[in-house]
Amino acid sequence: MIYNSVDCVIFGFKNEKLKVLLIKRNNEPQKGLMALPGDFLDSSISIYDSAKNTLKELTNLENIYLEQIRAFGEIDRYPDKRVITISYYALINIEHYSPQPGYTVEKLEWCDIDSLPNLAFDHKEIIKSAHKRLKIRVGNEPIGFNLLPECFSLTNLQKVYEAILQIELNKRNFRTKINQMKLLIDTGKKQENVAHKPAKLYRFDEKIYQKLKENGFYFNI
Amino acid sequence: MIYNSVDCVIFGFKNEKLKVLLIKRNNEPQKGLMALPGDFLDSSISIYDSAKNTLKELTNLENIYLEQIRAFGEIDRYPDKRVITISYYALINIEHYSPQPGYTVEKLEWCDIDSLPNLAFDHKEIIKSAHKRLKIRVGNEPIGFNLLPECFSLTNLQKVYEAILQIELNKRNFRTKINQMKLLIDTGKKQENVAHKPAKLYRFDEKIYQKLKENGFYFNI
DNA sequence: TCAAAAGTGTTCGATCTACACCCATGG
DNA sequence: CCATGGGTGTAGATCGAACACTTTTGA
Repeated sequence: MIYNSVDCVIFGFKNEKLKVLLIKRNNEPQKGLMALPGDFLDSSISIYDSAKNTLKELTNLENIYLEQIRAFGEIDRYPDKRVITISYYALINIEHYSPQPGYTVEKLEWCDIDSLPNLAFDHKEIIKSAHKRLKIRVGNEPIGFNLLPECFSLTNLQKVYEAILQIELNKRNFRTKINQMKLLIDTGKKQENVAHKPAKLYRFDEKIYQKLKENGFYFNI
Repeated sequence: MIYNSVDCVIFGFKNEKLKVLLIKRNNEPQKGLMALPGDFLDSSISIYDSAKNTLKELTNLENIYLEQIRAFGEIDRYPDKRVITISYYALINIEHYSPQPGYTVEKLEWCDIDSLPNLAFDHKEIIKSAHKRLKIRVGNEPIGFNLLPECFSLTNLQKVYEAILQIELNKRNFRTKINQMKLLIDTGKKQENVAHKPAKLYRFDEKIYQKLKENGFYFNI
């Protein structure tokens, strides 16, 4: 007998760091260990919908960027039973996140991507795979915005990229690159109550991206 | 009840074209249609080993480049039953391929990637995903060699890249790039019986690549 | 000597890097 | 007026695209 589960690597961005949402396991096996949110798969829903449901239950968020990583199917990845898990990663704006009833604060934790605790099963490997995929994707698709509030400064955006890619980027070149894409909309707003020149705030519009793409534009950072 | 299967997209390279190995379905459902080779998953073997077995049974090849694409889990992708398939793609040297007994020639076909016949289930979508992944991977990892004989010319290699990426590459720049990587070994051999200046033949050595990688080298075409 | 494909030299422009500088705000 | 981070100008280096050219073989 083979069981299928779906696990979600939920990425957030806070204090200039890339974070992953983990929950403390409430049941055996490996009760008490931190783990990825997920569920056994119901035969009546698609794997993608199952991942969406997990996300909705945990964060009350919908219409979230969600991409499958892959299936993890080592024989002994789960004790006693044969469980093949299909993992997804999601990018959310951490400010919009509001844990649903049943998920108490003690059970949930946003962990730094580079200082993860001990994790249940092969979940650390799954997170590493998710991060690797995110590194590639973020350079070729305009998805970094999903981790930010609707209005953000170019410095905010640069910090997101630096946190994901784990490298420093050159300010001048980053801004030149972003600006010449003509992808962002100047909201007219500025930062407030900052002890320096307030940054302009921008927003990303999916429609503009789609239009640019039709004209052969290829996002690339 | 959910069933799991494993399918393989086996890529080969012939007549300067990228090919996929397909078999004619022998059983219902969708008997007679062309499909990807694959099998239902046995609960006692890992998904990766299952893909390796499929490859071995069909081609008698081992130690082949094999990467998982992802799981395909729409509810209605397979008639009557709920079958989630986990798909892999492989790169083989088409000259080494020798179909095993039980797989008669009428049942097997190397199809051009850009003129596929009608396929069973969602197998066309799987092949598209495999090709997309290959396009990305081939630019960042030295895997193109797997499609070529042990000794090959730089033009051979360029044709492989052009077939995979479906674009033309500039000869001068391609060669400069490959040469400055210092990744290939000059075998000392040359083409024979060609009505033009014979090309030098090279081979790829995994060990050299590993050593370069340790020193921070990053393959990139 | 010709055709064909291998293989090389070199120019031009785009892009990346690095540094210097000005700007707007709160304290 | 100063500290701070936002935002820009620009010179020089590096890299990729494009083109023209030479080389070596079989016929």
